[in-house]
Amino acid sequence: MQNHEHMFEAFLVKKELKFTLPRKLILSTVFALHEHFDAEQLYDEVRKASRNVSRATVYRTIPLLVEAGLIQKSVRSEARDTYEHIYGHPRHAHWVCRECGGVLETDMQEICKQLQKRAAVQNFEIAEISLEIKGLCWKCRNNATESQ
Amino acid sequence: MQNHEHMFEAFLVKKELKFTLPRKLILSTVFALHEHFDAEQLYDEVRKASRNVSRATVYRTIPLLVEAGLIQKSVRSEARDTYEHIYGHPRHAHWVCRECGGVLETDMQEICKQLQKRAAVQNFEIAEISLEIKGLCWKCRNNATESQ
DNA sequence: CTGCTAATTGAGAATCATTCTCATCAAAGG
DNA sequence: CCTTTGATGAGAATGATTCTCAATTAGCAG
Ligand SMILES: [Mn+2]
Ligand SMILES: [Mn+2]
Ligand SMILES: [Zn+2]
Ligand SMILES: [Zn+2]
Repeated sequence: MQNHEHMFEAFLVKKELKFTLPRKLILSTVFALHEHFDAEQLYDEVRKASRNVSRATVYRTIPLLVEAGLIQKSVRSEARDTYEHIYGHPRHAHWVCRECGGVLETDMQEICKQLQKRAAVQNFEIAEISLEIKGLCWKCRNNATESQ
Repeated sequence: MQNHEHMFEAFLVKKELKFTLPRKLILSTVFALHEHFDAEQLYDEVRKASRNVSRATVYRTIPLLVEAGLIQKSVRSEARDTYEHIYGHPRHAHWVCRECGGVLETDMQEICKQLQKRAAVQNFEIAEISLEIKGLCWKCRNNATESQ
């Protein structure tokens, strides 16, 4: 049993919820994925493992995983909400190109430390940090310059 | 004529779009509001000034204002997208309490400088920065402790 | 193992923010 | 004034997410 399974189970127990088969399947699928995903993609993946899991259960499990601190919302912009697992992954910023939609990730440890300090002062308990920078990537900047 | 009006007009001219009456009204309403707003709230406000502006035009104008760099998406989480005007306002982080929904804003100048440096290295042109921290505010932490 | 109870689930309907359609209107230049 | 073309209003369409409710399952007691 993987560590994230223990964490999710502990979370569910504390909330007096059950660690059911659909929830186990959804959890392991989330941690088998290594990219940003939306509910529909997760649903498709889960269905490959078992056809007996409904879309509703996927949608219902996502907020539980967020509350448990295992995943969080990732880049926004598109219609669908996207997520990424955070357990075992260092926090990172997302640089989103408005032109090509490309997403670059960069380290965010330093900024997190600063925010933790400020959180201590404010007596705020941080659960989730998201830093998103939008603009033009170098590729699209070059294209824009050339075409003038 | 206010400065943000010049900016929007310049933006529209460059894109060969017209600075029409509905667009003027929406723009001035946006800058008369001093809180985060969603499309529906903006629509309601605009309608107080004129009943001849449609919801569709409000929705169509919002992305123009974003592209012009006058507003940007603000705290997410709720169903509706929220926005805030950024022209003339220093960049700030949003601390959102998951319990009470309260939003605290803090300065972000320092972090912005760091990001600008990194942007220069990456040759990325920044248009928009959003930093959102979710967790528990001091009030809700106290409540949680008391009720144990 | 068997029955009991409450939580969970699957399937599909409902919701509702946002986008789209298209007939009408208005800006800008002559 | 015209004319041309983009902009607009009203409401329909879309589509991600949430909700409903009957059927199923987990966890527990006997
Ligand atoms: Mn990421
Ligand atoms: Mn703000
Ligand atoms: Zn790009
Ligand atoms: Zn709070």
